[in-house]
Amino acid sequence: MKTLKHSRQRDAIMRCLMARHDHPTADAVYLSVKEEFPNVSLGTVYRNLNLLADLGEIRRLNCGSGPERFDGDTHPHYHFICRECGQVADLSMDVLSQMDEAAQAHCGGRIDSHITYFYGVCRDCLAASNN
Amino acid sequence: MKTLKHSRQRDAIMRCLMARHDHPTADAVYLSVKEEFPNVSLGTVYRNLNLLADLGEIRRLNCGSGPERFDGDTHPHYHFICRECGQVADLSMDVLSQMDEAAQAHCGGRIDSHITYFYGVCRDCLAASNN
DNA sequence: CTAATAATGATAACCATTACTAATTATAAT
DNA sequence: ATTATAATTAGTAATGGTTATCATTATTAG
Repeated sequence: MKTLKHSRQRDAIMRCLMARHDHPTADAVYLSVKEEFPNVSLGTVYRNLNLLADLGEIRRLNCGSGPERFDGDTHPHYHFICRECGQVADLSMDVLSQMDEAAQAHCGGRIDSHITYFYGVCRDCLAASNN
Repeated sequence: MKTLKHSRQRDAIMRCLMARHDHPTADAVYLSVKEEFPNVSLGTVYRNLNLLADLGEIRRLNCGSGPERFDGDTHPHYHFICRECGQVADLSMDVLSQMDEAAQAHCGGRIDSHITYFYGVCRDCLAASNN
């Protein structure tokens, strides 16, 4: 079997994700990590993001369109996406597990989780459109 | 401005989506339509799927990973994704608009909709794993 | 310290999707 | 009906995000 070996680049990628809360894309992580490791490869970033996600240490976000995003916060929580500026923000709202039970009643199989993205216009874009 | 002109290919694409309920990818639609129009172009399928989606006559589905899927049923409804076989099924469950209100309380901006995908194991895959 | 092997950087390949273009088709005007 | 106009198409090239390959480098076990 395959044992994990330590890597400075992976550390930096993990640190980057813990530090920022804007749910960056792989490319955004790449640019961040590049400041510390000027010749890190984009492939390395992708490889480690996938590894960390598979290990459950980070989360993948597919917020509709555009490239995949990543979240260093693995606690179950919802996300809000502004359809004006595209920002992805955390919602400090408990995940409603009763949704799963409600859906279970309409499903022949077994439901164990759900992913929800809320859409709308963020505070800043609201303010901007009121000018 | 740009007036819509009739097209047999677009009709066939629309008919395909109304007929099947497996939420096909663009490529799957392409294969279907190809039976009637042997030299339809994949680009035509993409162009029309996007047009129809923008007109609100069909829906785009981004179920996590893999290519985009399309749904001829525009009524608000939830989807279930089997993590074993990957099938995407409709759930005959009312959309909970109170979710939006609940989330609204945790958001500085305005929330007007949400998208939810339920995950689990479908009936068939459950049965298969019990062998 | 050395051997074994995981991880890297660089680059090519891949796949889904979009853009381009000349030829075709549908509609409107004559 | 004929023609003019503009949308649509098929075919193909290009794009963008992501993954695969591979020789080299870094990390760990013995």
